[in-house]
Amino acid sequence: MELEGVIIDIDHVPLADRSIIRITLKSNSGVYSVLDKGFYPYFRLVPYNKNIDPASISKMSFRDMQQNQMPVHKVSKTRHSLAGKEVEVLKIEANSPRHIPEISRMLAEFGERYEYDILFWKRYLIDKQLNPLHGVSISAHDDDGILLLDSIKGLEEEYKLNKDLLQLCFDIETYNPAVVPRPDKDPCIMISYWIDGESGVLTTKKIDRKFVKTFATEKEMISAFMNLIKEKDPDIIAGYNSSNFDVPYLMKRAEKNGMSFRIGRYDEDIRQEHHGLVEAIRIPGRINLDIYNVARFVSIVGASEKLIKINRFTLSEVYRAITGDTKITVDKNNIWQIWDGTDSDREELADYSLSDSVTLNKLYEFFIALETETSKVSMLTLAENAVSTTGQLVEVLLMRYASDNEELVPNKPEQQEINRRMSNPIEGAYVKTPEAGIYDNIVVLDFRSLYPSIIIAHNIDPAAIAGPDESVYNEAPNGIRFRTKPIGIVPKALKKLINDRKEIKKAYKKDPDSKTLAARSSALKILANSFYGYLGYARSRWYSRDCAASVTAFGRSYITMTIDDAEKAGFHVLYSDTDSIFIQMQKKSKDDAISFLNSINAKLPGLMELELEDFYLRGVFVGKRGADAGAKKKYALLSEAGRVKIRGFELVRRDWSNIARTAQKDVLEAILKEGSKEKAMQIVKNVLDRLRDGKVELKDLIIYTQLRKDIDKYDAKSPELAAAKKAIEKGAKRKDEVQGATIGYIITRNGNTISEKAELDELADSYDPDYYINHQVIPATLKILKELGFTEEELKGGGVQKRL
DNA sequence: GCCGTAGGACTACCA
DNA sequence: ACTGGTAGTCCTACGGCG
Repeated sequence: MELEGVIIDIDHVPLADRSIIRITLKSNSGVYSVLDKGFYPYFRLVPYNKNIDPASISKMSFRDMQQNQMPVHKVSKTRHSLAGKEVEVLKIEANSPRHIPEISRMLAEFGERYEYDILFWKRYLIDKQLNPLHGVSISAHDDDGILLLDSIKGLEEEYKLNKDLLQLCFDIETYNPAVVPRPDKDPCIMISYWIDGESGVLTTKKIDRKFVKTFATEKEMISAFMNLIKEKDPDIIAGYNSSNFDVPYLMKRAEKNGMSFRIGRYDEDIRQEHHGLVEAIRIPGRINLDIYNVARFVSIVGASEKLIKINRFTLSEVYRAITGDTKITVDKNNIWQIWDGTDSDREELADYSLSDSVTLNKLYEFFIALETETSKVSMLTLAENAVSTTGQLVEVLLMRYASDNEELVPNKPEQQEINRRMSNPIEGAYVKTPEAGIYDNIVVLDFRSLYPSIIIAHNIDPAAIAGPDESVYNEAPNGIRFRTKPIGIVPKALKKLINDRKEIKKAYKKDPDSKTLAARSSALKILANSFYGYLGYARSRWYSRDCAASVTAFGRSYITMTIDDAEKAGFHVLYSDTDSIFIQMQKKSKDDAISFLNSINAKLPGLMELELEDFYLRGVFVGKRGADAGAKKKYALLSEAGRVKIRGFELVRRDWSNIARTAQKDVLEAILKEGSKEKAMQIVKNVLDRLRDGKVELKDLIIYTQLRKDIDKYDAKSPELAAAKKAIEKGAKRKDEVQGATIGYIITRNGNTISEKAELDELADSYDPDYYINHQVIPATLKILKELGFTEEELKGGGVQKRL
C-alpha cells in the first residue's frame, strides 16, 4: 500500500537479534505504524592502514559485557572528505545501536572512529533525507498484520493534514503534607485535562462540580486517565514541567499501585532520557511537549525576534506575559490542607486544577506554530525539536549537509579540548562610544543578517580554510584565507535558510494573517542567526576558532568602513554597535542619507546589504556612571511614526524596581515626546515625595533576580542571596524553590547593610525609602536629567535629603 | 577605627 | 550548554589617615 503523511514519532524496536526502525505516521486516513527492516545502525572508521580488509573485520568476534555475541552486520568501503581532504573510510554496520559503543571501542586500535554517537533514528532521518513534519511518502506491505516498509521518501510538496495535530493538555495535583510531594508516599489527588474543547478533572473525593469525575482509588483514577488518552488518541501530550514532574510522578504512582503508566500508542513504557541538561520523556507513538521548555526556548532564543519577554517561568507568569490576564491560583504549599479541608475548599482546588489545563492549552496555542515551524526547518520530530538547544539544531542540520556532501561528521570534543577552547575566546564586535546628549533627527542604518551574509559572501567554513601554498582564496581581515570554492556546508546551509526566508516573506506579504508563515520566517531567522555562535561554541563538532574570528573580523571591518565613509560624506556618526550605525542628520536631507546608503551597498559583496532601519526625531544617550564617556548599549529613540525604542536602560531590566523603571520611562518619554525639561524634573520630584511619604506600594519595589547557582556555591554575598537564605531559615521556602529560580526581594527598614535589609517579596512588610531614593530612583533618572543640565544638588534640593 | 575606592562576583542586557 | 561586549550593583579588601 501507498501512504502519505507526517511522521509523529520515529524510534526503534529491539528484537532478539537486531533493532528495527519504527515510524508512527499520521495520514488523513489514520495513524499507521510502519517497520523498516532495511536499515542498520553504523559508525565509520578511517583506518590507519589503508590495506585493511573489510572482510577481516566482518569475521572478527565481538562480545558485550555479558559475553553475548555481537556480530557485525556488514562492512563496506566508502570515500569521504575530512577537513577538505579525501580519505578511505570503512562503514561498519551493526545489528543494534546497543552494539555500537563496544564494537567501535574494540576497533579503535585500527583507526579513527567517526559518527559513532549519532542516534539510530536520527541517522535514519538524515540518510533517507526525511523531514518528519513536512511529510513523507511510504510504500509498505502487510505482513501478518504488521506493516513492513518497502520504500520511503520525502515529499516535495508539504503534506497537508486536514486537521491539526490533536493535543491533550494535562496537569496533576499531589498530596503534600511534607510540603514537597514524595512520589513514593504521597498520592496524586487530581488529574485535570483539556482535549478538543473538552475539559475535566479526575479525582478521588466527591466534589460538587460538573466537570469532576470521582473514583474510588488513585489506581482507578490513573487508569481512567490512561483510558481517556487511549480513547481520544491525541498526537501530542502537553504539560507544564511535565517531563520533570507530572509524568515521572504518575509513573511512580502507577508503579506503587501495581501497574504501569502507559499512554503511548504502543503497549510500551514511557522512556526517560537525559537530553543535554534537560530531561526528555519519550511517549512511544506520540509527542511529548513540555510547554515549560518551549516557553524558555522562545524567550531566550526568540529574544532578538521580540517574540515575548517573560521574567519568571511559572505557568501563571507566562500566561500573563502572553495574554495580559491573570489566572486563579492556590497556595501550593497547602494543597494537602485544602484537600483535607471543607467541601468548598476542594471545589476551589478542582477549579484551580481545571484552570491549569485550560491555561496550558492557551499557552500551547500560542507556542505551537513556532514550535512546528522550527521542527520543519530543523527537520527533526516535534518532540525532539522541543528538547533541543539551538546548538543541537544547527548541528543536526549540518550533519545533513555533511552527509549529502560525503563529508565525515567531526567528533564531539573531549572535555580537555572544550576547556582549551573556552580559555581562548575570540575577539567580537565593534562598539563605538557615543557622546552623551540629546540629539534631533537621527537616521539608523543596519546590516541585514550581518554574520550570516558574511559567512555566505566569503565562504567561511572549517573545510574551506586554504593552506599556505594555495593561490585562489579570499583573505579575511585577520589574515585567515578561505578558498572561493567549493562552497562549504556552513555557507551552503545558511544560503538555503536565507533564500527560504526570502520566499516565505514574499508569501507572507500576500497573506499577512498567516501565523504559519510568520512563524516559519522566525524559525528560519533563529536558525540562521545561530550559525556564527555554533562555529565559536566550545562543544561544537564544527568548532573553528579561525572561522568564528574571521566572521567578527569581517564584521568589524564592514561597520568601521561604513562609519568612515559616513564621516567622509559629512555625516556625524553618533553611535554604532556590531551591525548598526546611528547618524545625526544635522544639515543633511533624507535623500542624502539614502544616497549614502546606496553608495555603501554598491560596494558590498554578494547578498550583503545595509538597510534603512528608520528615521528618528530625537534620541537620548547618557553618560556612564562616574565617567565622562557616553554609555554603550543604552539609548532611547522616538521614531517619526511615534514609536519609542529603548535599549539597555534600567527600565528594560528586571533587576530594577518598578518604581525606578517607571520613573525613568516617564522621564525619557517626557524628553523624547515633549522635550520638557521641567516636566522631567517634576516627575522625579513626585516619585521621591511619594517614596518619602511611604505611599508607594510594596509590589512596585520588588527587585527580581535569578539565583543562577546552587545556593551554597556563591563566593559573594548579595541582597538576593541574603533574602533567599533568610526565607529558607524561616522555613518559608525550600532550597529547591529558590535555587535557579528568579526571586523577588524588597529592601526593608530592618537591618544595617543592604543585604541585611533584603527580604523576599512575600515576607517583606516595610520598605526603606532611603534605599529606593538613593539607590534606585536617583541613579536611574539623574543621568538623564544631567543631560538636560540639571545637577544632583538641584534634584536633591527639590525635596530630598541625602541623610536620614 | 574610619573613610574612600579598586577590583571581584554577579546579573542582565545588546547585537 | 550558540558568541563576545558592556553597564551597573553590592561587597570586600586594602591603603591612607590620625
